[in-house]
Amino acid sequence: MGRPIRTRRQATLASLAAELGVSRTTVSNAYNRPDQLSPELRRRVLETARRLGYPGPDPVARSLRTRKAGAVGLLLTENLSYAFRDPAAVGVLEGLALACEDASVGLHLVPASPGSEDVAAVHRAGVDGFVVYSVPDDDPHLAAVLERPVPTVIIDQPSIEGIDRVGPDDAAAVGKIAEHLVSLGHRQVGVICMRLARERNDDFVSPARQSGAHFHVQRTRLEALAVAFSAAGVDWAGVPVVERFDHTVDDGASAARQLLDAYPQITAVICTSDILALGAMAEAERRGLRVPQDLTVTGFDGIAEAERIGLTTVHQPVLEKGKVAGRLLLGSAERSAPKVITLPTELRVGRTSAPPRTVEEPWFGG
Amino acid sequence: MGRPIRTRRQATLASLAAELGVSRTTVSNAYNRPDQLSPELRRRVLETARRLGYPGPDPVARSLRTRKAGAVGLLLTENLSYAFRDPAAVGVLEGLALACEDASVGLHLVPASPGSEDVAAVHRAGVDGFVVYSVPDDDPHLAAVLERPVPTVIIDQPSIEGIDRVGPDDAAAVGKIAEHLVSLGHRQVGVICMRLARERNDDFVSPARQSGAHFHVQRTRLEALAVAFSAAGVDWAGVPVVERFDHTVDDGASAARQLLDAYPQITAVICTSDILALGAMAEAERRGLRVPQDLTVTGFDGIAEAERIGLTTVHQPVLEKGKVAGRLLLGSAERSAPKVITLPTELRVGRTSAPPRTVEEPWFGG
DNA sequence: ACGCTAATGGAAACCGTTGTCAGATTCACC
DNA sequence: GGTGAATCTGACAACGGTTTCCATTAGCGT
Repeated sequence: MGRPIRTRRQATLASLAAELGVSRTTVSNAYNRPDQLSPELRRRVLETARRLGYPGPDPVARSLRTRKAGAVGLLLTENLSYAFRDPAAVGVLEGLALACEDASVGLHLVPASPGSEDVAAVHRAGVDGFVVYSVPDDDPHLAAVLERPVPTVIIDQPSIEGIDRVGPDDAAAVGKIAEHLVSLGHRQVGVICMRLARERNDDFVSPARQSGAHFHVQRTRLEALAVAFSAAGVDWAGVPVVERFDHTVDDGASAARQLLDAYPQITAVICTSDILALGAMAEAERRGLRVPQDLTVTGFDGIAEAERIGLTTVHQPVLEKGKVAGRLLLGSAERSAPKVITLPTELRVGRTSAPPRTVEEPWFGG
Repeated sequence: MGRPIRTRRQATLASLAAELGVSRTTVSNAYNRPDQLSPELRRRVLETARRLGYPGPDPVARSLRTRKAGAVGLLLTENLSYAFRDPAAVGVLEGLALACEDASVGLHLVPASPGSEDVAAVHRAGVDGFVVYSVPDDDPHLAAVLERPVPTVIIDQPSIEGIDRVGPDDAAAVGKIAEHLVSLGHRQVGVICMRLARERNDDFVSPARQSGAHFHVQRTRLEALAVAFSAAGVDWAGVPVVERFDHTVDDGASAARQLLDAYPQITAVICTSDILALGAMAEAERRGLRVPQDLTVTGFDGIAEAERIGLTTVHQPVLEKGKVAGRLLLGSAERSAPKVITLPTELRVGRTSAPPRTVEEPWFGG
């Protein structure tokens, strides 16, 4: 349709060589191995290139031959834009970007919508390796990545035998939260967690769904809570857990509403992320509940906004997580044994946790 | 060094064809044109592929042949990680990511450090087009991008003849701010702006540097301010402008300090971004200046945090900016004439602007 | 002059696919 | 059994480079 914009065939290394009356090798060397030809000839090649509008060796052809794409792929099964919404995700991305920058390597964001089974994008990505960030263990995109003959590093989840992984010690981290709450005297608690499977369930979570969760991190956190509270004499089966598919402040709020509507006696809401916790705080305010006097709220991640408002949470070094993952991937050439790196976490007690409003049975151990 | 991890040669389309006793074409068709061969044969091909661990056609080789990389490059001359620090930049990125997602195309972040002259990364990027976000007009990476024979869209700056561009009408937008301040009665103003050139200058800006700024957007904004205030009878040459190379809240604060230390009589600080304005607010508080009673502060961009604290600013649709740029690039096949898209802006008067503390000459026009 | 070494440029194979086009096979049907 | 249509298949030429291995030439000491 219409007249073609570029009528002239694009210049190529071969055409340039022909124009100059030298071999392709020589032109190639002019770009890649300046020491292999005389400065004079090199100058002439480069100048002719400029004159002909030759932009240098085609990156794709070069990649094919050298078997180096100069990029790492990032797979996160979420709308790509989500990665920019969640501060924790942004931190990971930033860290990863830093690592890539250091290595002069591009970062290729793979478009993979959560619902879609279309893994073509994974196959199409010309990359030297993949970083997979927080996907369910049954994700088809992940399967496609693992088929590719390139190194892979997984951040957070899932945990797969033989594949490098970097993430916090979720069980220990959540344990700190649980311990904190137990020692404050909380026995009537509720939980708000992120999605547990690829199918949406914005509702209470059955025990089966809990233990069969496809998101390793969420499952681990719930299990750790179960262990800790059971140890404190709480019947975990009686603890309500509300799930939200989308990870937004609003969803945190609606989850808190659902939770508190059904279980008004709850004294502490444990959220598996700060974002959800911020929502829970908002809902508490809406109900006229004072935090922490009437209700304790805890989060997870330690994002900036949480810190600002003094949320009790577990901080994990998200930037570091991305950076370490990138380094691990880019330096994976000389390793052979798969590596699992566990990052430190830190309980940050803020202004959103306190003893329950009605201390039924003080636990001063004597 | 050490024994090779994969001793077996990777399976290829050819080896798969050999194994099956069919031609390469047939195998290729099995992947790309299912209608070209019998379902039975196709099944057999795919199954053998699985058995041999063939991950499907090599993306790089395919790209070379089809001349489609399935990715768009993003160039921003900043530490890549910067893009994740500035909410306005994140918005643009998110919009761009959305557009890419819609088109099932990857987003390739090109590593280009601001100081570096090394444009190899641009040459190495296997992409079908570039989006360039806010770089100086003399950036070598930009020059490298323009040499590449692929479509390019520039966001914000610079403005280059013949290249698609999307951005706000900076002059008009800044005009609204200026008009607002003038009508409030401000005549003694100071300006804090972002970097004007690739060389660092964390100091006051000379008129020459102002008019010779290599960042089109900043230059336009300063010029618009000059025009507006001159029209109001203010001698622009006497208006102090402080520049900061890095775009952080802290730099905004230090700039405000420098400005107010030297010109304590100033009644309004005009910042060319919200981030800088947030810093100015912090500095005002540190000095015990009440905003807006003692000092008016304005920003630019309309980021969420600014909105939250009621900053007077000009809002521009950053997400839209990225999305439009992406669509423009991905749909650029059928166009021929270069396009320039101007996005709407909106003055948002908040709680940080008010008449000057000492109204020297009320301007009630009568 | 002569042989040796180092510098320089070239020929050809290869990287893994896709696309075109012509030939082969199958099939239904007269 | 012949015929044309429909369906598959295979040979071959790109795609645009890089790299290994040689051939040639030039420089140099004696």
